[in-house]
Amino acid sequence: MRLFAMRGFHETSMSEVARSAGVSKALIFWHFKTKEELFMAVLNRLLEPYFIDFTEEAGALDEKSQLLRLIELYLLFVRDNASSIRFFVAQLLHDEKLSDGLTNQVLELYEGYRNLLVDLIGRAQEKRLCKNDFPPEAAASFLLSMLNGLLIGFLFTGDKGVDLKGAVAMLRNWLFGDGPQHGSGDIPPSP
Amino acid sequence: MRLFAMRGFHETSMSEVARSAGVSKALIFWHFKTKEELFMAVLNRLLEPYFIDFTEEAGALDEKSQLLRLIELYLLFVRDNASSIRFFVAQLLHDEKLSDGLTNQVLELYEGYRNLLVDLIGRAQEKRLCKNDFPPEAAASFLLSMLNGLLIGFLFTGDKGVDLKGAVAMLRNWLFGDGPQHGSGDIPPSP
DNA sequence: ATGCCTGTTGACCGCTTGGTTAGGGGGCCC
DNA sequence: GGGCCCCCTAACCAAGCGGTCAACAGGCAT
Repeated sequence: MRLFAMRGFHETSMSEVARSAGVSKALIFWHFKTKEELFMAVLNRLLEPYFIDFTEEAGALDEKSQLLRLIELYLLFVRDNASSIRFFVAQLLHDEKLSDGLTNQVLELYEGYRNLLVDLIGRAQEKRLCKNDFPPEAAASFLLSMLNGLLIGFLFTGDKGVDLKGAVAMLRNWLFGDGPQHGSGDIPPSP
Repeated sequence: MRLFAMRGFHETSMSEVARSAGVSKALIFWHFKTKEELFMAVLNRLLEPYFIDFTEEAGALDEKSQLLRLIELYLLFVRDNASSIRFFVAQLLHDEKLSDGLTNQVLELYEGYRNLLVDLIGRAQEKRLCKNDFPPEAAASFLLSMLNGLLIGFLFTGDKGVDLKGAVAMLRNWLFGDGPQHGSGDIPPSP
């Protein structure tokens, strides 16, 4: 996992993997038929932390708080998993063929998150918790594009180059018409 | 250029390049000392169309129109150069070492575009052409993040998966408070 | 004609690659 | 204790890699 994630598929040789794992190359080929098969296994293991369920902790919050929490979760996850995300994005963009299984899983994650947003925004609009002048699907897509844009910022310039608090504030303003926020709402520092 | 852009640095062999170019491998090594040197040359050539100057055509437009035009140019460029952008993004994310020269050029482009935005938004705010409740730097970053998010959408789902008109409409609403637009303003189809 | 410089080539080199193979050690069942 | 199956290894393989080299063709100045 370490080698593949650091250097990618083609730049990582099986001899390196074997040496780094302290076993013989032949052993790896006993457990995995081909290099590709090992790589797929690595992809799946690396993808595991991406499957978290939001519903358990959404509990008693109102829609506005849930939306804000969802945004916060996204950004926290991006910040704390930047290197793995970087690897996955590069992999998806570069090696279409080698990662078609991955593509589906990522798309699934993406759609799940998007549906959560559409649903929440729709319910929030019904309760007049947020501005009502756009269809929930469009608003969710817009919000998600914004989050992806911040992700790109993270990947290219690191957490210093992105004004998280500013961006979140502007998102709040756009979604709820909130003015400058007071207290809480901050993104906690890395663990 | 074709091979490197399609398959990347490590997956493209010099023998392939030679065969595909109809010359001998030795000739390539006479013109370029190493594979890396050839690759750098390719990167620079591929990057050329990215340097366009906006000032010449900005001419007589007011700030609001210039902003909209700048957004349109960005999105048109992304749509029409998706495959090359895909290559560059993958390259930058994946091969930090091999593309440090590239990183600087891209950062330069990015900063240039960003400064244009900051400047235009600032001037538009002075003239009360757009909503005034955020500092120009923050607004420009927000806008740029949004555009990068749309870029990601393009790269992953193609132009079908992105609601360009919807996104532009929401950007207009956010920047200028515009309601639904009428006529023009559309993104023209690919050439 | 001679010599030189720029391009161009096929053959070649050492090395690494993904993958194979023959075989060995040890636990476990009969 | 004998066979069997699961792990595991050193040695090996053909193929392909980035890169080199000696040779050579042709234009051009002397």
